[in-house]
Amino acid sequence: MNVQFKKGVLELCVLVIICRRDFYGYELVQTISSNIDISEGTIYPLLRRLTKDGHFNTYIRESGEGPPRKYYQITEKGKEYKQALLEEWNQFITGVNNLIEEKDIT
Amino acid sequence: MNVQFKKGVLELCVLVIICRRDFYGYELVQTISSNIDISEGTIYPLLRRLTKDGHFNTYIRESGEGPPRKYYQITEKGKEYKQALLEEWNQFITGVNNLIEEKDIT
DNA sequence: ATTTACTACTATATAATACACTGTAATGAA
DNA sequence: TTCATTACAGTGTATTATATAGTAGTAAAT
Repeated sequence: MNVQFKKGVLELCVLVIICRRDFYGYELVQTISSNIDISEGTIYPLLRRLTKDGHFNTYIRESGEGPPRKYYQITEKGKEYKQALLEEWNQFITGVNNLIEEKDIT
Repeated sequence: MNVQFKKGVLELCVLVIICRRDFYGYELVQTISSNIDISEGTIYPLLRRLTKDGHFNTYIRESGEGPPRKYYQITEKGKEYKQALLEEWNQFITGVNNLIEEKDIT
């Protein structure tokens, strides 16, 4: 898959998903990679950055089947950011589609 | 607009547009920037790279209202590349939409 | 005891776009 | 005639998100 397509969108995906409920990192990786080709080394730094910027809070829970899990919970700031990003994304996709989908007589 | 969204897609847009007919650089910038926020300094290097990789041929024409124009014409290789990129893009968008559009109870 | 699955994390490299330029040609206004 | 403006082509450096390729540690199964 084209590496460049993913730039920026992954952040939006992470925000949207964690906005629905709390996720721990590994779980998030599984969820996203079932739709998009990504690896853990891509998600963890992203979570770290978003947490550092106040978009997530975190807490630890025992798992019973492995090491303790670190859950990410979206903050108000995170929700606002998600909403803004989502709107930008929709506008962007609209623009791209306008360019790409004008009758291509190939 | 989020800078990162554009990564990689601009290349696809340029290929798709020039596949329809020959464009000169400045004209292409006008066309794309009416839908997406970009500047000349972004498009010219892209055209240069795609030409260097054999996806475009170029030729010069006088314009009558400014300096001569450099037209870009897509090659067979460019058409194939465009088609492959387009399919990847559609798959990618499908994956993103699956992640993003699952009922968001906000 | 060893392997396997689960979980968290990080350093370095890659690569596309942004920004801020340089420079030329034609045109119209002063 | 000179100057400003628009049309047009091009480039160097900085930024930044993701890929790659790891490290490391826990719990359960064999």
